[in-house]
Amino acid sequence: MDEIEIPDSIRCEFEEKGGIAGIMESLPDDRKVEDFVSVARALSDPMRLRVLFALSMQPMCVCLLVAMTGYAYSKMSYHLSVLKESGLVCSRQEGNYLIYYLTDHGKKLVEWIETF
Amino acid sequence: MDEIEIPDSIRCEFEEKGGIAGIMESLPDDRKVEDFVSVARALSDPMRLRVLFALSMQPMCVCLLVAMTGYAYSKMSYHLSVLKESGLVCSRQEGNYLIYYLTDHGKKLVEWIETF
DNA sequence: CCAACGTTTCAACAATTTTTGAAACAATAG
DNA sequence: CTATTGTTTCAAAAATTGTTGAAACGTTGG
Repeated sequence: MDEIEIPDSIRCEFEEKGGIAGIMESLPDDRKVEDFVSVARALSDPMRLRVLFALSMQPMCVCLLVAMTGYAYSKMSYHLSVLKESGLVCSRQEGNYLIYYLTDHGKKLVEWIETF
Repeated sequence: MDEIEIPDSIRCEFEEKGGIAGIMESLPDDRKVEDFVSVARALSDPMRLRVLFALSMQPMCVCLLVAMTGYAYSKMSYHLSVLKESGLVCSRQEGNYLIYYLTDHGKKLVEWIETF
């Protein structure tokens, strides 16, 4: 197997690690990768990141987030759905209002980002 | 200012925090947001995440990453450039080979992801 | 019941990101 | 110098993501 030419400076270390197969086995499994990627995607937009931080200060209805950002409802709704699908936020209904707030996962993540 | 209707359950806490203006002031500044978003974008692809982890095990030439992933050179090169632009990896030339490895920032990030 | 309000959904469109394959480049070997 | 090898760059095409405005939905108040 593993019959590629690679420079000496990495060959030895590489073979000790079991070559391609060895390295690939030590990689995080697909589920972990997909979960993390979904979170990373959710965080990869400036406004979504700000919304996440705003919600870490307190739960908010959509109208508040709309007022804060100047976004249209439909736009905010889209971004909230991305955050929701990644498991970082969830919502509860209160009368006419939908109140968004961080999940435990979301809270942990914000703390974690703050130490970064 | 702040003349929007918001539900009672959040109004009080919201006003204590200084309303919209107060919340917005406590948000991370634009530079921090942009930096973090650039890293999040780099991590928001499964193969880039795997490459990052692979490089955390040892430096590798592009040909090794190509062999590991089955990607075309040009494709791998593109993804490496995304990782490079976000400051997570860098490269050194060794003869004909380009060896990619994690920056300090990249190493710190991988450790940080592992605790997640 | 009806009207108003806060919100989501949808489809068309725009913008951005990713993939592809060919061509270019830089370093080495002959 | 030429040929080869490892890699990047580029432009065109494909895929994905984000935006927009209108319509629909669910809840409340009259």
